[in-house]
Amino acid sequence: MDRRRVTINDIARHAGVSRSTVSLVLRASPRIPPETHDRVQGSIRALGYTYNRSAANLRQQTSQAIGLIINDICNPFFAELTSAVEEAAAEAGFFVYLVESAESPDRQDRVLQSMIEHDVAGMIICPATGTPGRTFDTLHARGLPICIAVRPYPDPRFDFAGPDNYLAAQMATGHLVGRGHRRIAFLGGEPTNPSRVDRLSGYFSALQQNGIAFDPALVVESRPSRKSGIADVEQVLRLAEPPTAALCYNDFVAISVMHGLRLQGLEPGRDMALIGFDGMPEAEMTYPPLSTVSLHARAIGRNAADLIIRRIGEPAAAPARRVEQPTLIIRQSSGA
Amino acid sequence: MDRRRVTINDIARHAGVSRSTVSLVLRASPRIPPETHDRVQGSIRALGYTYNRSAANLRQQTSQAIGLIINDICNPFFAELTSAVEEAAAEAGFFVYLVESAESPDRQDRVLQSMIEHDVAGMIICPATGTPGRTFDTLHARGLPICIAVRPYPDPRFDFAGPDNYLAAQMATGHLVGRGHRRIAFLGGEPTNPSRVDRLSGYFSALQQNGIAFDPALVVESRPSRKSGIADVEQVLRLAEPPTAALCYNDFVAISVMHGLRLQGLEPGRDMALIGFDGMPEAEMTYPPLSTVSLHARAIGRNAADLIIRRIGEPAAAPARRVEQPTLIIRQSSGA
DNA sequence: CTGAAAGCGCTTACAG
DNA sequence: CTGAAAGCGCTTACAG
Repeated sequence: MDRRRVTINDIARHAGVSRSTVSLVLRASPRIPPETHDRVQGSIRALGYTYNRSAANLRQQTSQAIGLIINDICNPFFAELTSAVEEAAAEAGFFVYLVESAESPDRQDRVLQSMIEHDVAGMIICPATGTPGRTFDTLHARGLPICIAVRPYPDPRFDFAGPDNYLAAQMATGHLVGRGHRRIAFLGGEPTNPSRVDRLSGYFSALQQNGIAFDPALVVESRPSRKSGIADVEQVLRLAEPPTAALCYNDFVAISVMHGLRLQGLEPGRDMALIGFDGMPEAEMTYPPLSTVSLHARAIGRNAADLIIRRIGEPAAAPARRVEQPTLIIRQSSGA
Repeated sequence: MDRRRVTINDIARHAGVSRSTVSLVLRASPRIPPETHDRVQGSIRALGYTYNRSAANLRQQTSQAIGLIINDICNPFFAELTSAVEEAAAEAGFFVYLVESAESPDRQDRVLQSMIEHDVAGMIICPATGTPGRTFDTLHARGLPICIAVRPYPDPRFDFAGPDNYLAAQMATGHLVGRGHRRIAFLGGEPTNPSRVDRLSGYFSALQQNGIAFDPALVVESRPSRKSGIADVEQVLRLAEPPTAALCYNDFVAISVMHGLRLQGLEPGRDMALIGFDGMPEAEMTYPPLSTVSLHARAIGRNAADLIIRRIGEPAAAPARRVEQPTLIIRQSSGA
């Protein structure tokens, strides 16, 4: 930075008016006559002035920043969610600080602190797995607008935007049962992950409704990744009576389960019916194309943005929950 | 926000010292004796004070914000890059404003303006396709630290971090030639995209080196997406003498080319050898697994972050270029 | 219609 | 070692 920043003082001097007048011109006040307006605008162009919104924010006690804390931007589900949040925020004149928590509650704490220091107007948080119940208490006490997203979080004080995991799992399980499967595995996900807890409940309930006994050997736990499904299927394939179908914790896992099946000489879709969760776009392009329950990541992102923007404008509004209904997408992997 | 923010004034009053002293305590000045320090820290805890970094930034004329402008966060290449930028920034005490330009130079202009208003310390820009040459001139004149990333941008005034597209395409083409192919298509990408221009040059040069005549009918242009490859292959399959192999503009395109081949009753890998660019993680899990040239998105992101952080600290340093060397990853899709 | 003054929350010479 | 004062770039009553 060679020369110092051009400020309204410079504009005022150049245009021969006071700082107040420049400020009023910037804010397009009707109290300013056209000639003054044009003269000041001319000086602004002549000097190459750029508004310093941070200074204005300090004075006005406002902020246009929305913090977004997600676990993993490289998961296409979160990428889509982020994109939708960013879009909705931009439309409303906000912009987003993006940070990854990498599922670490510690990192999440540090990030939270940093966001407050940087004076965000509010934040959207996808809680890291293992987030203690009181983590957001001081934020709430301070009146900071917060919207919990994606991960179910049993605290009615906060706005929430997420999918209906329970229903999603019921739909997926029901679909597989409808295709004649009785031994249906549930592959992947960490036991403490609340999304998984809900999906597992939906799975149980659908089994029960259909009079199918639950077999714990068919439920495999693992940290979900782009490869974890390989070991997940392998485990269940070793059973005396292996499953003929599987719900996978998410599409990520499902895609690697396909890979794992092939490593065992089996053909996904034919030798084992597969369905994932999330509805990420790449699921359409796998071979065979992957059945999935779309959770509508973009819609959830937009809901979260809408909720936080509303709360920033109306801090005392009653907390709202926006639960997005899932959609079953049947493709070849479940034998369509 | 019920009560107003707790400030250093409140701390000063509570601890019975002046604002200056509180400030010195916050910045851990050695001039403050332990007793005073502890007393002030006690008040900070008692009142639940949070540092207002925006105010400090205004006073100190600094900023910890790095703007990152990318085209599409839902492209896993950019997701990985973003993740790496965010990580490197956090390590150095910066945080990132993320914005998508969606390949629109207009939107990019608006975003640029907004980032300056919000007083970013510097920015990393993946220029939207079609960005006019003078877009960054005023930013540069103003001395704003800028790092151009990913897309080659022929302006030696700026720091640059990106892949070696030319070499990547040479490697990919050479590999296919080595496997006996003579009719090799180049599928997808927009003609004005500078990354594609470089990849095409590498492809030409490798053909030439191997004494293979260039056939323009084998080069297909299209806006790359998760589905665009379907139409791309279809077009080239209609030729009297169709290709036996294809370079795909990126992995996205390659995956949909696989899909397109199957729609024509052909088997990817066997009936047409395929290789992509980017090296995105999902390429390993396709069927057949996709050969690709890894451009090392994470490394590029980290390079970009390092460069911008260096420039923020040292505005007058000579512009640097960090060109990451690509890696050929051979899998079944090219007949390994 | 326009200007002088105070203040947002902080830091930083400068006194004492 | 600690306090009073000025100032970062802006906005906003309040005069005139």
